[in-house]
Amino acid sequence: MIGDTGEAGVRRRMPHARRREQLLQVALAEFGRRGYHLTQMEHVAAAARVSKALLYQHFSSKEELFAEVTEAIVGELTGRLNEAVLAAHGSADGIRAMIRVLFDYATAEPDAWALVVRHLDKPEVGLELRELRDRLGTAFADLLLRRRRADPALSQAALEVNEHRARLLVPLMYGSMLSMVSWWLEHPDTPRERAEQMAVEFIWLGLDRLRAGERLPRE
Amino acid sequence: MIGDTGEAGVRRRMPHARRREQLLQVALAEFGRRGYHLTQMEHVAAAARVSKALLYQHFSSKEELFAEVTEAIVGELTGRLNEAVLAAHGSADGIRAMIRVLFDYATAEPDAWALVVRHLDKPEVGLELRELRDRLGTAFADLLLRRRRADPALSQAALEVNEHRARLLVPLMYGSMLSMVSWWLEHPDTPRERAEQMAVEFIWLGLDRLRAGERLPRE
DNA sequence: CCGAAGTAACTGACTGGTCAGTTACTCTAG
DNA sequence: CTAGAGTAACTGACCAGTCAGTTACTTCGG
Repeated sequence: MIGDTGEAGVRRRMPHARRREQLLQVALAEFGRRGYHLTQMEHVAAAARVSKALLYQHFSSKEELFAEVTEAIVGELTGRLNEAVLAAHGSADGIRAMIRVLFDYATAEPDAWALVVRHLDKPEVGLELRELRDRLGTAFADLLLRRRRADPALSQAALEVNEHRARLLVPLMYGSMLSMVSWWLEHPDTPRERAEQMAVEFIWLGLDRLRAGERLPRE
Repeated sequence: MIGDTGEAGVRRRMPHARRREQLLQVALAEFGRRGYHLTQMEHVAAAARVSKALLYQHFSSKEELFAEVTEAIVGELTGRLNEAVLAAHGSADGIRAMIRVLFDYATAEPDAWALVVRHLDKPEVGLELRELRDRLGTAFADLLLRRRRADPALSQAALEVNEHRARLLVPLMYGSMLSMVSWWLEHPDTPRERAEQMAVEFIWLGLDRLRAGERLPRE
């Protein structure tokens, strides 16, 4: 009870760095819930139990605040994905690992996830969140190609054809994963295990068969 | 100089209905390019070479205008998709048809397409564009299940298991299709034929193998 | 055919509210 | 007692929505 805590034991005065962290956290939640345009600096300040002016002592503009928030998310998520892919043994393994990372993240950080899917395709907010999409795309492509690049039996030309095909596969994998996670969040009655498994199988099978050169049969 | 044409022979005064159509068209373009929040009524009016006040004689609010625009898009697109699916013979055929519709639409109506992908996951604008996603989902599920529903050899129980699996497949198909179209729009050097074909094969193969009960092999 | 009366399309200039960003100040921990 | 954490109150720009009036077109009595 002694010291700088207000009622309910909430710390009122904080050192600069700690306050900054708290503000970022609160801003993430607000942006995630309402989206960029409907979130006012006032909202962020109020949610942090702080005045708007103080917020401006930490971040020079709304855009900067948003950029900082998204940067943290992008860094975190791509980091986890890369890690997962690197630890994986085969490509089925890699796919499962990536999907698991996405489900984990969406579950643990729903606001961050909402922010990501909401703003992924909007050029409007200065700092590009589309970057995330591209970085994810790169991670996917790497995963697809790692084994083949290491294969000495493949000629340079064959490898290039493969790269091109792989690049076309990226948006397909990418889109279906994100879409599945979003769908599952809105259908919590479906066991996560099933949703995850379905995604892994769908993507892996489509992928593997294509890699094997299988083609569409005429019906 | 005489009559109701301005310079360059552009008709200035129009009958109510025609003006309304023009305004909707212009609004679609503006919303598609800038997104809802960054589009001002002023912009729409200016693009139509008309005063803001006139715009308000046709649409009572910004939200209403937006709702009317999206409704038209949703109607058009779902109509085309249903038509395509109904005309298809098998499910591979149906998938190809749907993908073709999406590519056609995105090519022919880039602004409408931009509007759709941009606002698909935003609860913020009163009238739900998410409805489109759901309607599309329904169309997909129907496509997947049509044949099986008609199969008298399947028991009711087996059918229900299938329905459940099919519902899980919808977001996967849906997400990969939309994602592929968006990707292709940003990579115009890739021949549309290739992008389309890749999507068809990826989706159909994943689908077909799952239907056949194939499982993930251990690597 | 003509012109005045009527009407629908249209506009410029305004208002009220909102919100990013600022200023000038107070308070307290160390 | 002071630096820096904090705030209340303010400003200026912007923008959805309105209103009082103007202009182009139609109609109809003569």
